[in-house]
Amino acid sequence: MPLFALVDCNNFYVSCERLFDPKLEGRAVIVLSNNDGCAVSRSAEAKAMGIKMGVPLFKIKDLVASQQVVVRSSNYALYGDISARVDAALSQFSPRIENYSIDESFLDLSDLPLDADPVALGTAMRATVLQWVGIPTCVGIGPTKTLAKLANHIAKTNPSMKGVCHLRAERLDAMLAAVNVKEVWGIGGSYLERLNAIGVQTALDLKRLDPVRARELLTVVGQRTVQELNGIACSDLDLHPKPKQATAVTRSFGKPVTAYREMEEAVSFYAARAGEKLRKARQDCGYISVFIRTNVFNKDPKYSASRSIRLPVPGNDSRMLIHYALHGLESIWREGYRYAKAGVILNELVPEGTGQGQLFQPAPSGQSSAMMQVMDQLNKRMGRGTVYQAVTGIKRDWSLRAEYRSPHYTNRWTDLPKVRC
DNA sequence: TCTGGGGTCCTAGGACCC
DNA sequence: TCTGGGGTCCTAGGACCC
Repeated sequence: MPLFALVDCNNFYVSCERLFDPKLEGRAVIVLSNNDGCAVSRSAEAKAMGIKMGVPLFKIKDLVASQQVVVRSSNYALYGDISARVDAALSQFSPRIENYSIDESFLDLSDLPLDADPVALGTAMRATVLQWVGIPTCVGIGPTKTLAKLANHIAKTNPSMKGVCHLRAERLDAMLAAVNVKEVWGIGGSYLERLNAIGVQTALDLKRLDPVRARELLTVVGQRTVQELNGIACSDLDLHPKPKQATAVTRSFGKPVTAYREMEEAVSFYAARAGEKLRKARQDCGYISVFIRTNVFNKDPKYSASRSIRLPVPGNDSRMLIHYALHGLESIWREGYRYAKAGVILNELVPEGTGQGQLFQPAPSGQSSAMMQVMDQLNKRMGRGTVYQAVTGIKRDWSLRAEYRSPHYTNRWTDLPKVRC
């Protein structure tokens, strides 16, 4: 019998911040998205105050001040390190483990002996991660990934379950009847509307929906979800993730950009950063897109445009990426707008050096990659941004805000926590 | 004043082929 | 008035996820 566990870290970013700053324990804490825009992780105390997922900081400013909510900018280097430690701890329990996202992992428990108690196992997982890494988790267990996800949600929202929920067949329908269909993995806002329109309100309603109907309404994706709710596994663990198909570097600006010169800097900077990511993954790209857009929320005049360009030869040299990104930018730039965001997206990624060039095009020169290697190594050793192309700018007025950043506890010597004893 | 970033998968529709 | 059928490939856009 197939059996999956989903281990999900509780308000992960907040828990990471607490790990190195125990004073935050028991207090309302939120972690903000890039650019200090929205609350993307909230402690239980912050949730209890009514702070919603994704709410912009400026809308809760008064609450934050009056209730002394602790605010942190996001620190992804820290969270990535802690995530790796959680996975290392979990790998004790099954050799088949899928690191699904920064704060969630699926484990295959199919080989569990028949007399073993899945709930006891889940409890042991929680205890191990808490003791070894210091991060609280919840564990959901079920015969498909969709049911394991749902079990996790039930464990998180019912304190009486002590953080572990196993959806066994006898109790399945009764438990699904108590869960809103919007909590099911794969049901977002648009699908929810369509389902509500035909009277599907709970996870149980969705389980009982005719799969053909589900397909008409929600494409093959929804049909699979219905089958998974019925215990038919449509998706196995992804143990060997395929190389990425696309990579992107996009940012909102710290303040609006109106000058072409500044936009050139930003786009060059993103293209260079995208090139670094590509070289790290030992990939080339064949297709580059650049986009710019004005603020979608305020009353500024709207403009949004993108341009995609096929590269003559797939590659990952930052100078080449900058060249084509700027070429694209030139063709979409309109004077007179207040731009809020821009980005560079690389598509058609292939292993480095294997891309098919065009006839009569010279092969990329070896010098190019040697130069990029030197740059990457310097930046790795001395810190990101030590050397860069001049076109990516020196002042960078447009760059991100991060006013509440915690120290780089795990990856900067000067920021290591100090212990007195 | 201030509203994230980075991915995947699926489908529709156009271009093109025989 | 009538104007094939079936296939592939590509891209844009919509939907979802964390």
